[in-house]
Amino acid sequence: MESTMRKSVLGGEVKEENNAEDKGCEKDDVLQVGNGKGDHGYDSLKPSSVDQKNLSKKEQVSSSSAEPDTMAPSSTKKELDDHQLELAKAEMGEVIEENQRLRMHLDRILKDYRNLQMQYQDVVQQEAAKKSTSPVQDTEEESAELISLSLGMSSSDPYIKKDGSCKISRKEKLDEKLEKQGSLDLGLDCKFEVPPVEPSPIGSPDNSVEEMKEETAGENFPPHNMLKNTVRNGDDELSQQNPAKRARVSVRVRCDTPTMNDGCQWRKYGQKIAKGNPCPRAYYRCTVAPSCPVRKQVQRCADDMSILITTYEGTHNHPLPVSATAMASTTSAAASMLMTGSSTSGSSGATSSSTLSTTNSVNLNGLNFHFSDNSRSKPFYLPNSSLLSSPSFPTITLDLTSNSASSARLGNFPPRYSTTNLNFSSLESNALPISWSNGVLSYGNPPYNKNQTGSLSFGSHPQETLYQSYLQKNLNPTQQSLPPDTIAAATKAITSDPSFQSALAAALTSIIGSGGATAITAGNQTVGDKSSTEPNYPILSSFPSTSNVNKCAPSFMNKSPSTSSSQPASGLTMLLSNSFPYSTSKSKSNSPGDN
DNA sequence: CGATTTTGACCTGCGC
DNA sequence: GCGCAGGTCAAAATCG
Repeated sequence: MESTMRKSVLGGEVKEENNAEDKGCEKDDVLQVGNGKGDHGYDSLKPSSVDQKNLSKKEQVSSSSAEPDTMAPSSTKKELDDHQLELAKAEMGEVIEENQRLRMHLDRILKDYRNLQMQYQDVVQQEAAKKSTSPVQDTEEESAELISLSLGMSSSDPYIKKDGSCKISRKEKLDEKLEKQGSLDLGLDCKFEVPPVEPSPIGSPDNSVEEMKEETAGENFPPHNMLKNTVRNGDDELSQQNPAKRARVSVRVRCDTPTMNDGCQWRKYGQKIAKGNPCPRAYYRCTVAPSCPVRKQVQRCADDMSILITTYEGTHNHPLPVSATAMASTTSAAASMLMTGSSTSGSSGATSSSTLSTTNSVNLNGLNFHFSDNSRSKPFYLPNSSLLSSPSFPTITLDLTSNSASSARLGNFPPRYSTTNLNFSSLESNALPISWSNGVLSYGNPPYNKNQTGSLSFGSHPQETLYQSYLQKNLNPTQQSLPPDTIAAATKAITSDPSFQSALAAALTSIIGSGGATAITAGNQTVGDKSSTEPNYPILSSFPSTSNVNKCAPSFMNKSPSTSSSQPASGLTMLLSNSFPYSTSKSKSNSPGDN
């Protein structure tokens, strides 16, 4: 009885997984997988029906042996067992073969995808060349290209022209870069392309990436002994003339622990009660390197004490611990997006942040993105926090909370606020639907707004919309609703993109923090081994685990994976698990924070 | 004993 | 110029 139930349940899961897994493959494969061999899964690591059969047989045997032995002599039983064993072995072999076949299919699809991608890029280039005669329109359209999830990559990527046109396949080049470097360029490493309109007395005329990076590290955030003498003046100039360097990334996370474990080492250097929020604001300085200028502020949301708001500022000037790279890259990407948006999406079409005078709003998943003039805007105070109350620092908010109300609240700020909100909220759903479009990684909530040009969103939603953004942009821009087959096919293509994998892994890692213990999902089934005090994260990749108790993850990660069975198994597990060779690392200090 | 946290004082910018 | 608020400093306290 029990075994039967288990069998059917497992079979159901496997079936579902196969369906999702193989939508992009030939139907023959699906039939083969499920044909005649029970419900064994795609992955040989998963409990297969073979095991279940053995289980059932064993139970039958044991139960029969418990009863009066009227069945068969022991020798016959032994033969039966051997026979079953051989059968099981044979089936296992078939499963393995099947697995290999499917992998081959996957490789083939991957290749096809790359070919298609190259063709698409060619078309894009041709169109861009044609449209070069209408600069205004170009600027608007290409700005969308610029606001991208760079995940640590410079937005002033050499492969992107300054006029915004896509020189060559950025994705391809990104892939090449990744392959060469073996990893992302990580860190709170916001390299922005802010064309110098006004000559800067302190910066280099051309704001080259490296120089900007060094500037940001050296001038903007000098070591303490220099702060008093240098920063006061230097900051003012910087903030006025190159606000990009002061971009902040605020992360809202539902978290019960004092601080969010982002993998970095922080030292608290101050605490203050800010107006409008009874919760003290704690100031931390990065201590990974003595001269690291990165700082962060941690404060609880006044309205919802369970929400922790962490604001990062500055650029790490040192190699980051592996466990810290994810958050750093994500915040970097967010900051990059913010700054790129600020510098390219102004209503006037101006490319200089210093010339921005109006706000450009972008709606994503029901949220509004506000790219506004930061240098002249008034200080603002969030209803729930004053943490972002900086008149001169453009701030981007990554909302990882599940509180849709708070998200909406953030998203509905008047445009004058220099805040950009990214909604990572998910929450009512366990799924991590994914869409990847034109540099946009979205776990987004439909309706996917076509206006969005740069986003990193984690939200709740029907999986039907997962790939719309990609498909809209890359496959059929005019088609709003797509056949499941097309979506599934795109799934394969999208998820096999190394850059996507990396970005996704980074983003996901950042969400669960470095404390997200190894949680590998086989399909939707989390098989990560975690203690009872730690939630099982329905994450599709391997992440570092730490023993630091100061870990924190968004609440939506606490959902039981068992409830996510209705979500598609996109096959990301296998793909992603190879993307980030994380190693376990422990944060030396993760600052207890605000008391 | 070194590293980290706490906490009151101080500095700076901004609005009135 | 004054007051307020955000941010930082640095000595004392605490921790491992």
